Amino acid sequence: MFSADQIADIQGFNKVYQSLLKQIDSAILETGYTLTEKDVLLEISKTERCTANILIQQLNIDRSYMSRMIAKFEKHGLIEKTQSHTDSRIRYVRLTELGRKEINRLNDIQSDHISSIFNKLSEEDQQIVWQSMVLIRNKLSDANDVITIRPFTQSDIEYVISRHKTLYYAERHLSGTFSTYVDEIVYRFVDKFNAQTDCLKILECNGVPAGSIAIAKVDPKTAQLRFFMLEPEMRQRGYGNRLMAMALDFCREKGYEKVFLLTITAQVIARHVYETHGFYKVASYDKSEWGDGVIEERWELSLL
Amino acid sequence: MFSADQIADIQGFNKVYQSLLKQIDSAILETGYTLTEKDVLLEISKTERCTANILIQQLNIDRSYMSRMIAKFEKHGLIEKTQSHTDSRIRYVRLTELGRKEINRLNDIQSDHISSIFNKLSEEDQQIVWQSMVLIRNKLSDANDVITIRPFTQSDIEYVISRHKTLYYAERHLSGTFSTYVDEIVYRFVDKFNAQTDCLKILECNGVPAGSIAIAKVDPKTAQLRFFMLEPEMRQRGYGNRLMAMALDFCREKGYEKVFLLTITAQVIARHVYETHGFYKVASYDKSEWGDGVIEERWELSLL
DNA sequence: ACGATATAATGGACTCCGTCAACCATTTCA
DNA sequence: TGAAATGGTTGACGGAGTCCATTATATCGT
Repeated sequence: MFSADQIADIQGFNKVYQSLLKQIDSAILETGYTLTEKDVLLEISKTERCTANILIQQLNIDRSYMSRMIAKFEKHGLIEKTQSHTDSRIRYVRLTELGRKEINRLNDIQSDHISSIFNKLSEEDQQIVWQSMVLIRNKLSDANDVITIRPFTQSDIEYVISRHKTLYYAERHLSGTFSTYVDEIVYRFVDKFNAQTDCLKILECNGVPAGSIAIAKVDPKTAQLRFFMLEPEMRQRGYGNRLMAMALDFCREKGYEKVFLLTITAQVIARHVYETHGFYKVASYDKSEWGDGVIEERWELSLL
Repeated sequence: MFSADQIADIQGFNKVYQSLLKQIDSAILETGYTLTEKDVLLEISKTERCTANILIQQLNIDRSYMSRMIAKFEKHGLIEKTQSHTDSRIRYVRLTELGRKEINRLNDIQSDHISSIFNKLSEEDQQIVWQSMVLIRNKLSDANDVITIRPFTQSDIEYVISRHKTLYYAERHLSGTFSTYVDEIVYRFVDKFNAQTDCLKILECNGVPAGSIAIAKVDPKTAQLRFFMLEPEMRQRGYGNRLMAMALDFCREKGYEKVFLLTITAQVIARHVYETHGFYKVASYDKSEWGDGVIEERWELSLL
């Protein structure tokens, strides 16, 4: 239980931090966008096959308000609307080049503002404050988030492809041929999916997909671990290990003798998960067609 | 310098914490008060001789908006307005009994909400998160706050009295005779103030008074340290020691041979400052007229 | 196959927090 | 004593966000 003094401390923290968040917000407001508008643009940029309704559900915004916002964005040339072929009620929303530029600009403003605040601290204090923040975020999230791991459904395929691409692109600057490569292997995997030999699990956080892992049969004794991915905010909290353990359990259950995976050198945190579960690196290949200096690695684990 | 990953972590923290703050805010909004209204009520409760203009400056609120808010509060019986005798333009604003009840209710709602969020954490995690928050608050404040220590002016007397009372009352539940006692000694001190033998310094944070310390002559060789106080958010950050060092320097400069002070047992953090500067406890007196089980202590320091 | 129901999106009317500008009454300063 | 400054009030307005009704399409049950 907390003492009154401790609650006062927390309220003090809230006050200080609220004023800091207000500063960042006001920097955004100066661009002429509402905070809600910024959230909507961001959500559009993150969502493949985005519709007004998805945004409404995701962001808890009134239908009519959303309709007007989207109309405004379209008028300003930030987005394009296209009618769905399968359901003509639905209009898909997609960022234009200009829209993408704007959302990047907004993100940069936010990042710059955060940097400028933290650059007032000494190098050492920066690290301490950063670590404390990550710690608080993880503890609070762990206590409040509802986490489930479930088999994939048809609607998850979109998610796996789109997040795989954007996360790899955003974080490791892969692009070009990598993008089409992902489409291809995901669809091929799903087409040939067999519940006896393959598995694709989705990690859900508060009802929203937040990670994935898959096992694909290569030959009767060998499985490939694929589509291992966690949303940034879910990392370093043990969920990677839980997904991995679940996948390896599946492999043992199905009688595989060996599991391998392909990854790129830059994925530092993921490497750690591989290592804890006994994988070891067996080869490296140059993959500069995916990006400058990208090296793909092959890791293996014997289940015998 | 921060890496992109670290900034992403901080943005993640911001997002999580913003949603948490929103929760608390929405709990306040359910009471029917605006967040701004709550801030105004709180400020009124903290300010002795409060006027609309003070609130406007302190909270950055539009004059007309404030006028209407105050009118509304008066209509609802939360505050009373009284005309000033010296300047008939000014109307003092003071909480009524009902108003005080309401602001306490709002504070309780906030505290309860914070408790309920943190009670989802284990006892151990609660402590860790609390410590991290205090750490972040201190580091961020240290880097951004503008701190000055300056001699007192006439307008500070009000501050010293009112904060001394409310802080002691709020934190240690002193009341009754203690309250009139503070009035008396402050006014007596100021009346007899002599810059050659006495001193009263005000600590300012971002232009707002946030602490005080005083030295009063008792006899040519003995000084009494008085009115040592820090706003809660300024504690544990070295300012107590700075004020104390400044006061003791003054004593040495003026040739005092001994300094003593009176405090109550419950002031744990202040004791620590006294100890670091070489004070030692020489006596205790029962002061139950100030509150249940209150014990006053006398501490002394030899400057020879 | 067809009416009943659900869903996607939109438009009109409205609420309410907060702002801008003009306005009085009083005080202060030159 | 007149001009400027200060404390406060009132009127008109803006703009984010909400509520409700409407249209068009899709789906479900029988």
